[in-house]
Amino acid sequence: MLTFSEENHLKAIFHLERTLPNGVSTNALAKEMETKASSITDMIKKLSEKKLINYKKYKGFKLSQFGMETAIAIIRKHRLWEVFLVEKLNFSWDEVHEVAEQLEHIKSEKLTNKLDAFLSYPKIDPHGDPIPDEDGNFPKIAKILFSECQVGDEGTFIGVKDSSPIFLQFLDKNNICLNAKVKILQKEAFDLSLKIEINNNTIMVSHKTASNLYLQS
Amino acid sequence: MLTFSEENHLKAIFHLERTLPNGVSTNALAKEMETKASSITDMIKKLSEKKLINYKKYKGFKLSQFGMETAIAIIRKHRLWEVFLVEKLNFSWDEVHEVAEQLEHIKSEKLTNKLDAFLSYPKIDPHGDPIPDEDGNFPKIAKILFSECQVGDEGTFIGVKDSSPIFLQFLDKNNICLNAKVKILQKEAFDLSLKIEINNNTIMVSHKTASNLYLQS
DNA sequence: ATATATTTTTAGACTAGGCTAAAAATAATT
DNA sequence: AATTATTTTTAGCCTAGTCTAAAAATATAT
Ligand SMILES: [Mn+2]
Ligand SMILES: [Mn+2]
Ligand SMILES: [Mn+2]
Ligand SMILES: [Mn+2]
Repeated sequence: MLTFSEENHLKAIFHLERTLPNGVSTNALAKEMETKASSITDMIKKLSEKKLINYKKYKGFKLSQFGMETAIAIIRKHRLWEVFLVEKLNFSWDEVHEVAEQLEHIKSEKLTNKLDAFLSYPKIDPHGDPIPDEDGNFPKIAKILFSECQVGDEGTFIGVKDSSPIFLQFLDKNNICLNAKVKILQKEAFDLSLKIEINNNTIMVSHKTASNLYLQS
Repeated sequence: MLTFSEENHLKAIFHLERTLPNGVSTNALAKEMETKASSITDMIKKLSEKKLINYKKYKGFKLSQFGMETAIAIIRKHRLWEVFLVEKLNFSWDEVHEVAEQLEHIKSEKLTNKLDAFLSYPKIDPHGDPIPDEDGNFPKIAKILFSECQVGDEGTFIGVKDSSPIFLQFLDKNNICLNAKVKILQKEAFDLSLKIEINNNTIMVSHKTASNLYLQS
């Protein structure tokens, strides 16, 4: 049985591996977990002992198959609970992450799968992230950041990179909502800000904002 | 912010105070928590430090007003989640307690109150126990154990004292279900077993069983 | 190739929450 | 009232998970 801390570390390694496919470093994980490198070394030893990661001293680490399955199961729970909170309890998309951080650690496969059924097997969570099924499978959704788009690109706003309440509330305030139709009209060379058309409104978004919004073309 | 362990101790003290209204002893709580008296002394000091209980060395302890409110809030969450699991996710009444033991520690007042609303403000949980409202109020339901009844007594089976899976499954097997109409037909002097009529069936129940079933007359 | 900088690990400390064994306080019996 | 039994607390040890500071390994730059 894994502790909350072990589960949180696994999840963080999973997310880091997407940008660091050749292995995660102690410092990278320390930064992600907002903790110290020495604490990571200790935890990494525990996870390695439990066969959740492959680790060679000084050489970084990677999730094992077992660790990968475990991490995906936690992410599945996190995202299902987020859907529950939004769809059934009328939470807004900026309120759910914090609560889901707690709910993702509830240990009951039966609960997870019954919740999945109760929600009619949702495929994406309130932030556009894919929800793994019971077997851990989920599609890799093709998407690029607004900030990487070319002028003229069109598509649908289908997800956020940052899902902090402050960013999500900012999007709400600017009527930038999931599944909106988007067209990149102009890119300012000076500050990389974008002029976009979104749901027939024309607005400016900063580079920082653009680099946290995903477009599916 | 309380730890799981602190919350579990508070809950146990709350339940013990039902039968020990003049204060709970270290040993009584150790037995209830299936731990050692020395561990209880340590925990009691922490809870006292946090003003959750009133404690004088060697003299036992009692929940403070604040401790009482905190314990009731946890019990409210436990019972609401049990209702959710049965009503919405089709768990059976013997499966919910273990999962609710985890869910009761989720910290979000908003979640608790939205869940309450989603469930249409249920008054009792799947085992017949009353659910405190947002302000911590709940009715004291008048009920007596079958084992304390007299021959001829009639009423409704409205709750269980023991809610362990093994006991609940035993009740299921014998078609003893909540809200059944009951009449005490006979009491055997030898072993205190009862002959009862329940939903128009006549069955025998042992003293042990009878002392875990509540009747409302 | 050597010196310097960076990263990673180790060593030792601290807190929370358990434990056992012994001491101290209280309760029960003679 | 004194002795014995029980209950409660203390003292000291353990593990998990964090920290700081120092040592060791690796990477970078002369
Ligand atoms: Mn989230
Ligand atoms: Mn999400
Ligand atoms: Mn229960
Ligand atoms: Mn219950």
